[in-house]
Parts: sequence; C-alpha cells; structure tokens
Amino acid sequence: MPHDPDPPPAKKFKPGSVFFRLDKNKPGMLLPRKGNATTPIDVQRKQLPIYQAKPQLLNQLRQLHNAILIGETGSGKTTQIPQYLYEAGIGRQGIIAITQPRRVAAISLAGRVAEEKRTQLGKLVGYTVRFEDVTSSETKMKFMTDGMLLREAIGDPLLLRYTVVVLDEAHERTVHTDVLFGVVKTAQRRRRELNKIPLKVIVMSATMDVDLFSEYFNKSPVLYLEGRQHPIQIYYTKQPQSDYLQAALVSIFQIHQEAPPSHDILVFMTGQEEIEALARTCRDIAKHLPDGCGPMVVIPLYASLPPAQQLRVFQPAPKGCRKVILSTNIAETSVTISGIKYVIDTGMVKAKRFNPDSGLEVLAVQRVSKAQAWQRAGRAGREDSGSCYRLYTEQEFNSLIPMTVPEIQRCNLAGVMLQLMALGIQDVINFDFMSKPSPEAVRSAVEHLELLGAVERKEGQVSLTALGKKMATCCPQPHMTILLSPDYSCSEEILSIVSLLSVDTVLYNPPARREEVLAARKKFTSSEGDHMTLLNIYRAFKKVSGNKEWCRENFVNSRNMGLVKEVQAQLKEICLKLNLKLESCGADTGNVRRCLAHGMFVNAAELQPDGSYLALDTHQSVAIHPSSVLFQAKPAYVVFNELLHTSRCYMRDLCLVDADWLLDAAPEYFGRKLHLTKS
DNA sequence: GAGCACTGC
Repeated sequence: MPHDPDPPPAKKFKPGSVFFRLDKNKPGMLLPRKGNATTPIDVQRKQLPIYQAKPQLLNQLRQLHNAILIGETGSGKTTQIPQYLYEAGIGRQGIIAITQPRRVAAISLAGRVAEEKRTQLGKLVGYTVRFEDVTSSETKMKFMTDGMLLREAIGDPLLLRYTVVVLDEAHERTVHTDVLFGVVKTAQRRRRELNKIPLKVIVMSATMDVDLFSEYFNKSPVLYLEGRQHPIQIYYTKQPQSDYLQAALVSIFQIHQEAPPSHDILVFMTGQEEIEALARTCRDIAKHLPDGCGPMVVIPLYASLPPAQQLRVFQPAPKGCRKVILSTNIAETSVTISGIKYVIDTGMVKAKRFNPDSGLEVLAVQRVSKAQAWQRAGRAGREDSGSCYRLYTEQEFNSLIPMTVPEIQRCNLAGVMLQLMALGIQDVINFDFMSKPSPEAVRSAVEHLELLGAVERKEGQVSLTALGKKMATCCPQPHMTILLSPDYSCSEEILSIVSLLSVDTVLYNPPARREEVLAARKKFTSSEGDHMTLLNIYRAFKKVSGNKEWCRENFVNSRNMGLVKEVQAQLKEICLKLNLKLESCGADTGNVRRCLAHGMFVNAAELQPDGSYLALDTHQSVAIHPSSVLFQAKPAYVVFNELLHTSRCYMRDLCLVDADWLLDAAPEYFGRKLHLTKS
C-alpha cells in the first residue's frame, strides 16, 4: 500500500497454532476433495477417509439407537453413511431420512448419492424440499430439509415411515434442527413404548463440541471420523485493532503485494454497506499500485445480491489477476468457493438477537464465536493448505464464546410454540429442548398466541384452538391476516402480500445506482404504504409474466419474485383445503388495508405530537425505517410487519390504517392501550 | 436515512 505511515498490521502478524495438523502417515488426507472424473465412482467411494472406518462404524451403528458422528469436511459422512446403512440392511423396513438445513444441499447430495448407486434420482434415492418432492414408493434414502421433516411430523408425530433419521450439520443449530432433536427423541421413546419398529437417530456434526448432543440423547456414544481438511496457518494481530475495516484493507494489499496472483482472498465482514464501501476503496487503491503489482478483481458477496452477481464469485479471475471476495457469513456455510488460499477474518458478524420483554429483534454487529472463527478459517483449506489472518489478537480469540448461541435462544418463539402444539405435544411450556430458551421467551410467545386467539389455557395447560390449528397449517409465523381475508373479500391480495413478505426481499438496491432505483420504483409507490407498493410491483411483474429484462430494469429480484409465485400457489392450495373463499377486491384496496389492520392490530403505532411514533402494544418509541415508502410521510396510524432494532428501533413494512379500524378489530385491547397512551 | 444467514406452509 502506498504512503502508509503506519506499519501494516499484516507485518505484525505472528504465526499462531496450526489447527489442522497434517498427518504424513495418512496420505489419503491430501487427496483432492472433488472426485476425479476419470476415477470410477466405486473407487472414489473407497478413497474417502470414512471407508477405512466402515466395518467398525456399521458394527456400532447396528447396535446403537443413538449415535453422534463427528466428521470434518470431506470425510464423506453425509453421502456414505446412508449408503452403508442401506447396503448393510440396517433400517430396511422403512426409509432412511437425512436432513439438511439448506435445500440446495439436500438436492445436490441426493443427486450425488443416486449417481453413486447408479440409479435414477427419485427411485432408490430421492429428496424432498419445499415445492419439490422427487421421491417414489421405491425411495429408501431420502434427503430432505429439516423444516420438511418437521412438517411431515405434524401429520405423523411418530415418523413411522422412517427407521433411521440422520440429522446432518447439527452443529449449525438452526431452529428447525433444534425442534427436530426434541421431535425425534419423543418419537423414539413413544415408538418403544408402543412396541413399534425402533427409530434410530444419528446426529452428525462438524465440530468436536458435542457433549450437549451426547448428553441429550441419553449419553449416546460419539464416533469420530477423520477428514480431509488441509493444514491452515493461523495468524493473529499483535495488537487489538480498533478499526477492523482499515485492518482488513491493509491486510488485503499486504497479501496482494506478496502472494502469487493465483491465490484468491476471502474476507469475512458484516454487511452489505461496509462490503460495498470497502470494495470501492480497494478498486480505487488497486488503480494506483506500484509496478510489478498485478491487477485485482474485487467481488462483493451477500445474500440480497441478484443471482447473476452472486455467480461472479465462482468465475476464475483472468490469468495474473487476483480475486478478492468480500463476503458476509453467507460464505461460511451456504456458498463454497474454490481456490481460496487466504482468509481474512474481521472477527465480527451481524446477527439477530431477540429480547422477549420488548418483543424486539435486535440486529447488531458482534464478535463471532470460536466455532465460527474456525469455520471461517476452514474456508482457506478446502483444496490445499492455506492461511487465515485473524484481525484480532490470540488473547481476544481466547475470550470469544466457544459456540454461537443456538438460534432457538435468540428468536421469537411464537411460531415454534404453534408448531409444537400442532405436533400434538401436550406440555409445550416444558418441552425438552436441548438448549432451553428462557422462560420469559416461552411465556412471551404463549401470550402472543393467546392474544391472537390461537391458544387457550385450561388448568395451567395451553392448547390449540380451532383458529390456532388453521393458523399452524397456513403460516409458520402465526398471524391472522390470511384467515381474516375472506371477511374483507380480498384473499387474493392478502395471499400475494403474505407471499411477498415471506421472502427475504423482492427489491434490489445497488447503492451505486440509488437515483435510478428511486426513479424506477416511483411508478409503483403507493401512499398507502409498503404492502400496497409491493402488491403493485407484484401485479406489474405478473403482467409481464415475470420477464427477466423487466426485473432488471425495475430493480426487482427475479429469483425471489419467482419464489413469491410458488409460495402464493401453495398458500392458495391450503386456503382451498381450509375452505377459505378466494376472491379479489379489485381496485378497492381499502379492504386490503382494513384486513391488515385487523390481522396485525398488535403491531400498531401512533404518531405522537413530537413527530415520533409509539408502538401501542409495548409503548416503545419507534421510527419508520428509511426503506419504507412512508419514510417521508407522517401518517397518524400504521401497522407494521416487524420491529428491528439497529441504530434505532425501526418499523419495517408499514401500512397506513384508520384508528377506527384498529378499534373495531380489538375494542377491548385498544380501549386499554389508548387509555394508557393518554395517561 | 438503512437492509447477517437459513428454512417451512
């Protein structure tokens, strides 16, 4: 880097401990991870590290009802274990289910195993994810998302179709996996009590920290598998860095000047804004590098990028040019990029936390856990040895929490509680979670459901009402708008809106093209709020039959929009099953807003004389999120979809409503709330 | 004046 007065932190790096030691006695560890196309599949299978352990593994798995399997990346556990079980005739009376947190993983793993078994996908080996079921009566090995198995459990709590359930990627501790832990444990016990065919549960994790898993599943044995991770050199800074972005910048150019250009760099950062900013800075600096320093291509990576832009991270840089990827934690698990030689870890992550007292989601930048830091480092050693530069000291690393707090302990539990009750679990308040959520969070969720009329209390027990049952079938996050929509003759519109809000975002906002975005969006903007604006965009999208060019011109994420269409079709089907009338209110959008006011009355806010807003439920001071079309407006009453605490407490996705509608929706509730406001 | 990452009906 030119003209930098301070010695760059990369110079201050000292070698840390090598996490993955290379064992020279095991030449298998240096085999390329991807199968060689010229090597026959059965030979490839035998070259996997797990193959050596096959006899002992089968011996154990045959006897055990529960097992915890630890295997590093590349051990082959996910593709081989189901086949080993099947080939050995274990669990032949039923289906072997293998769950994954992500749908792409479920689909591609099924494809790989079908190929290894030389069968057509959907026959012996299949997969089930939302919108797609590629299985048949012949299917014995079924890859599925964990959410999908949960859904199936509502109709069949004992999971009788399955003889083995393999919970893969358990270390990620998603809400779905955590609920599944309890569901399979209960099913296992009940099946034993009822003398049904036993259920075998195998928990697979990539991290060694599995005491909790073992303890939870009746002290089940832990089996270790060797992986194929290459050695990674870890470097720490000598001094704590007050500005991790500056440290990242300096480190990028330090590596850029010293390392061969074919070595790509992956930088873990917290969010879109800082990624785009650093990308700009890097490109500027790269233009003025001294001679002998090769060119560099800087590629941002985060989830809300349109698909075409995300694909850029997989394109190899031109010869002699270095690829620098600036990414959020999306590259920790979901996106695997080959050719990464250097990882720069800022040690920070943006994550959601949930405060049950305020009912507030807080999105904040925080330190990563140790497990996360190792996960990030591991991204440098997938094909060959690599290095990870941690922009914090070894001492700082040692003070990190060992594991990321499981999601179940930092989310709104209303949906989980609704689902558990739909599963027929009697005592949801004391459900046997592996990591118990706080009693306050459970209480707050049950109260929320009570307010919606989804549950009722009898003698200290809570149970699902008829409305609650319908809610559980139509929406994972409990709300009433869909069920109320026939009363307002606007179910078509409400289904569209719910679908639009169920995906991350259908809008694409490249910061560099702000003016263009605003101009393009103007023609859809409704003074009635974000729901109506989204509806306008959706209607226009359908009018052009989802034309990709139209999406690009209007800064609409076509992939997510396609998803919206699928969700809407699915919701329609459910509505038909529930005998809900499907009709459109046409141009009378007032009905849609009345329905939203009624369905979301708990999320109402009132304009205060000083121009701020007050959330009527919690009496918190809130503000309109700058992304809202109502940001500049000052409507007297709004309902909002969610509260998000970042720099302030923001309402997101707002709809303009009348005070009268709110009062009509819940006279008693608002009588109380509005009274409180005045006092 | 601002948007970590997944998933399911």
